[in-house]
Amino acid sequence: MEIAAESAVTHADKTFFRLRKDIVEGVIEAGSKLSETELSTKYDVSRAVIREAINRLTASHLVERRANVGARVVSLSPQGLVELYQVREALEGMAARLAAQNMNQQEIDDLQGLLNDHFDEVKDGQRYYQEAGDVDFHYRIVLGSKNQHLISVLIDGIYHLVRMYRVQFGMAGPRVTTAFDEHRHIVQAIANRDGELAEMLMRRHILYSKNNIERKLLHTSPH
Amino acid sequence: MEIAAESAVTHADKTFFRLRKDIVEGVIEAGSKLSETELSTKYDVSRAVIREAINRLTASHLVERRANVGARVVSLSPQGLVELYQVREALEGMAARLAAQNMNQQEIDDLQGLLNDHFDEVKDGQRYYQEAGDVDFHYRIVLGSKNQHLISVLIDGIYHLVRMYRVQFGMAGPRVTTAFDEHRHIVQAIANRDGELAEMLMRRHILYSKNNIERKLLHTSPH
DNA sequence: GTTAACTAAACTGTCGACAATGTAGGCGTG
DNA sequence: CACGCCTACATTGTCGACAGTTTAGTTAAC
Repeated sequence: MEIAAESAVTHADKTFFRLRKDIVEGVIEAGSKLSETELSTKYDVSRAVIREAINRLTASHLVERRANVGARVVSLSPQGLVELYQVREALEGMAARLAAQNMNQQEIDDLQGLLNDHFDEVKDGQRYYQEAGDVDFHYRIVLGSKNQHLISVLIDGIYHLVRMYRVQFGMAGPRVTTAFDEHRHIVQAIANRDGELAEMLMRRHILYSKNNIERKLLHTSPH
Repeated sequence: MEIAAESAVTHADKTFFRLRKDIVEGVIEAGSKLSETELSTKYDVSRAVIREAINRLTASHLVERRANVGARVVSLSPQGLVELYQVREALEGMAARLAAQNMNQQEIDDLQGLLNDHFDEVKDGQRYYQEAGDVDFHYRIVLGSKNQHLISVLIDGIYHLVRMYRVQFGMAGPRVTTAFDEHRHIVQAIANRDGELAEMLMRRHILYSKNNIERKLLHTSPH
């Protein structure tokens, strides 16, 4: 699932990844306080390591920190989700535009291949698609932009928050076949080297996805 | 110049701001190594404080770090500048769109007022405009988006890098009156609550600005 | 009973020392 | 002379202890 297996060489790295996982998956509750001493005993490392991990989480917008008070896991809210998707729309739209310029033929072919695999899955009625497949698709386009800023802001930052919303608000649902068609059109535009269209389609795709999630939010109790 | 004077309560805060200033303004050379021990004696704080400051700079993309090796100030390159402006275009375009939705009448009036002040300056032929005025204009629109992610990514991150490029490649130059007209049109679109147009105009504005800077880069030796 | 000042506990911020890792220079070998 | 190994040094990573700040609880005054 991870494109390039993130290699954790230092203790702070490992602790950062563990903490992030626990936060994204809700093992550590959204909005809860992160006590440095408590975590340091729990993960069996010194407070300095915990502090560094927390600082990195703060940079990813998964944690908020106040001087002399402490760090809390961010709280999730419909408002926050909307804002997140607005940023996603802007950045991934640009990523699609740049991908149409900068992906080489091999990468485009691979993307087509990925799509075909998805098609088989959708045909077989597998639910599996949504999570891993969707993530993979978006990753490739972002990486295809070849824009280092775009890549790091999305992959190191925003995507983890998106996944946190998905997991904790329990989105798995449908929109599978619809989303598949949207993906197909985006790849088509990229293959045609039409950046303008690719951006437009990607923005629509994310907008629809947002609306879909929002709709669910109103039907399930946001808790 | 700073919208809200950033209040540094802790030593790490102050050191972070001092370091950031020195990096952006080139006092610490782009691409140079940041030695923890050296900085800790120079700024007269412990290494722990320096480490925290460096970590935050890493989050702002002003510094790059490799485990067990150390941190370096980022290197500036035409390529990097282009990528930066692509991200800016996407994010500030979205900011303008949202500002048209979310700014209240008072904020729009103030923005108009700011523009009038600029007009007087431009009329008097002041060069002053470009730096402070331009920054102020863009800040207000970003803040007007009321989108917390957008605000922090741009203001805490990207803008400092932009300024670093401006300072170190020595951009001061013209484009004053032209840019002024572009600003005027953007405000007009926001006042009309036309988010679509505001986004388009902002994107053009930034694109022109990028082209202008790129043109200069080819004429001055980038060193 | 309510408010305010004080006190103590718990937590974060900072420090100096030690451990682990990377780096450069010298040495020997082919 | 070139290459690789080994040693000594410099730098980053990690730790435990202390200092400073916030917070909650208690007491006293009105």
